Amino acid sequence: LATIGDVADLAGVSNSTVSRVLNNKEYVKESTRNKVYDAVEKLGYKPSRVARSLRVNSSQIIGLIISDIQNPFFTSLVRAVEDVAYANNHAIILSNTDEDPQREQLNVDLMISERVAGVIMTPSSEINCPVQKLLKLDIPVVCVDRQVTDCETDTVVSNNVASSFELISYLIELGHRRIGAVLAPSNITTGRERLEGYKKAHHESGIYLDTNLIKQDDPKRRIGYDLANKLLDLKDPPTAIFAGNNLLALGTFQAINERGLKIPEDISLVSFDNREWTQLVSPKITVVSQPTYEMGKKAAELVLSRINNSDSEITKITLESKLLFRDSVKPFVRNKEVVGNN
Amino acid sequence: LATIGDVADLAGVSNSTVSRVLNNKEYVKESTRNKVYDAVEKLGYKPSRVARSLRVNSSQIIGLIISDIQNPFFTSLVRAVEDVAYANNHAIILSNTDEDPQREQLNVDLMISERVAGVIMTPSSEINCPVQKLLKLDIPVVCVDRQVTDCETDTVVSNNVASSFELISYLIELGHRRIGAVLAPSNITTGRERLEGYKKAHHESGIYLDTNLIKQDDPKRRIGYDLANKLLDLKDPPTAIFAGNNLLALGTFQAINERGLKIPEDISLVSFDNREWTQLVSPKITVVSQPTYEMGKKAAELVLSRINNSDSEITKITLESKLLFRDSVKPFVRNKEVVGNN
DNA sequence: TTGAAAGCGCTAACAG
DNA sequence: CTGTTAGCGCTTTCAA
Repeated sequence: LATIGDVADLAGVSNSTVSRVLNNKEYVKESTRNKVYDAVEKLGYKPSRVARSLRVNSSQIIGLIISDIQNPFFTSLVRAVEDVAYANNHAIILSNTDEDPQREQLNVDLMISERVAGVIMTPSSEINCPVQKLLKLDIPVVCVDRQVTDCETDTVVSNNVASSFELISYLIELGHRRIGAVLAPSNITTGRERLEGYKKAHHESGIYLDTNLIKQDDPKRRIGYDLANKLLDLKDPPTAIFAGNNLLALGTFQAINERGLKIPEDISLVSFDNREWTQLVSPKITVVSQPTYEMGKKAAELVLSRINNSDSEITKITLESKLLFRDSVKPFVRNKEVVGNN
Repeated sequence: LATIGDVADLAGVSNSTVSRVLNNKEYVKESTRNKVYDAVEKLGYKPSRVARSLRVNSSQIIGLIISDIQNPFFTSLVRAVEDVAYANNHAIILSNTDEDPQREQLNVDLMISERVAGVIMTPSSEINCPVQKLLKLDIPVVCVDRQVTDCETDTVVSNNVASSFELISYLIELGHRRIGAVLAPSNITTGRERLEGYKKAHHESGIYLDTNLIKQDDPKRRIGYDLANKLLDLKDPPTAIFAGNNLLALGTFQAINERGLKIPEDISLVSFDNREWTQLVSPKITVVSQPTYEMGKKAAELVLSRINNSDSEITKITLESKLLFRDSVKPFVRNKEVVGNN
């Protein structure tokens, strides 16, 4: 594996000159420049990024810490980060936490050890998260999808409260009064905020909020299945269920189907995340479509700009989601009479 | 950010001693060891992997080059690689090629520049792929899902020919005689091998093989849609379609649905890859389920073992897939009479 | 059992 | 416009 010295020797110049032409620094005579390029070509020289990183005390790697790459929500986010990272000559180190704070901690330590230029992460909790540690070491961090409340950092989220509010208000307008909620826990931004929208919609419509209808736990498929079953087992079960993310929706969908309940005749279903399957099943599911690729893109741009200018102002970006009205909701009929105006 | 020297100073020992205890090398007095640990703790010292990498001339990073993380097939493969990498104290750099040889080349160069310890990749072509370059530089490579034919390297694949053969034979047994194929091109292992199984099934059943029924192009959803439409536009259209991977299946499924054709009454559908949606739609799709997680796991184990022992024998692992018989296939009725014995 | 010193490949003053 | 030199943080002989 050729080194910069090999190139220098072959080109008959010094290491610094090679370095200069390869980094487009200062003035180098045209002919010298060409000699260097020739040598680089001839040797198939690839600069060692690790040597460079050591010298300049920062790599060209962005750390990306997410909950689980197998969660489709993160998939396009990851792709977006990778796209802009590569366009800017950076690589990404990917790691999963499975919502486990300890694993998150280890991953953060890993990123520090690798001296990454910056980190993009979906914190597993709003407080006590290792974001602070990174910040203290002057490693730029941007939180995506979720925020942390106990320190200031760049953040990219979607407007969870508003979308959730809109979605639930829509159900209420259609006459639903008992709306079950299957959500992530409130120590995760998305769980807390989507619950907030849910509550707000009830409040503004003057509707009694039965807390038995609110179920929260880890946003995983199996959990969604269990929580939905609890809802369905209620003496006075909900006429509609709101699933807080795509995994929870999957579990909920399964629970409903296994009981032979028909959507939307027997029960309505709405959820967050416009995943493939939601438009492939019948009926198609009404969902909040989050701009996941866009979120990843913004996050990557943010972290890159902070890498280049560490003292710019803290930026919080909130992206708009879209409601996709499909076929999994039907007005709730009470006393053989349609209630609502939609 | 503390360095090894800071730790040494605080512990009152030399750099080398710190290095020794942190790497569990040779004998270090118990008391010294503890002093070092204390200092590490107190300073929150995280060894610089980049300095270490430079010194030992190899990082603890595994490069993972795939076609597209948004293709669900790769998602669990990536997760598996990450799981075993992390369990072995390695990180992964992820990059996508979109089946673009040029982007693949750039990604390989990147991995070289990062001096990764090894690379796991799904080559975009069976020949002329940059695997050789890596091998020449003594960087271990394992090919996964697809192989390269012009150089020797560790490989993990599933038994594509056999699975495809089995699947098509099943259709033939049920009376299907005109089976459309929507596949990846033959310069990709999976395209070539699945076509081979398709042909073999026809051959062994003595069935005429109409090449108009075979469509091959990039394994992308949009392409699957287009190819399926071409099949459906035929004067004598197929009674069943075989989609070569999950993306092609999605496009095919869409094309069929858009024409108002019913599966399996009007046309049968089978595909590779047991994706979520294939069991959520109705009818559920009959598929070949590949052990994707297992493939990633094996690949990661292979690359790690080669990193540790570069002169072990070349290993080719073929994993078994499973046929999942579901509801998207129905015997083909000819002249109002059921043909076949199933 | 420990320390001193060299050096991995690169960049960045500084000098010329 | 180009070369010399020092040093980033670590590991590894070699000596003690």
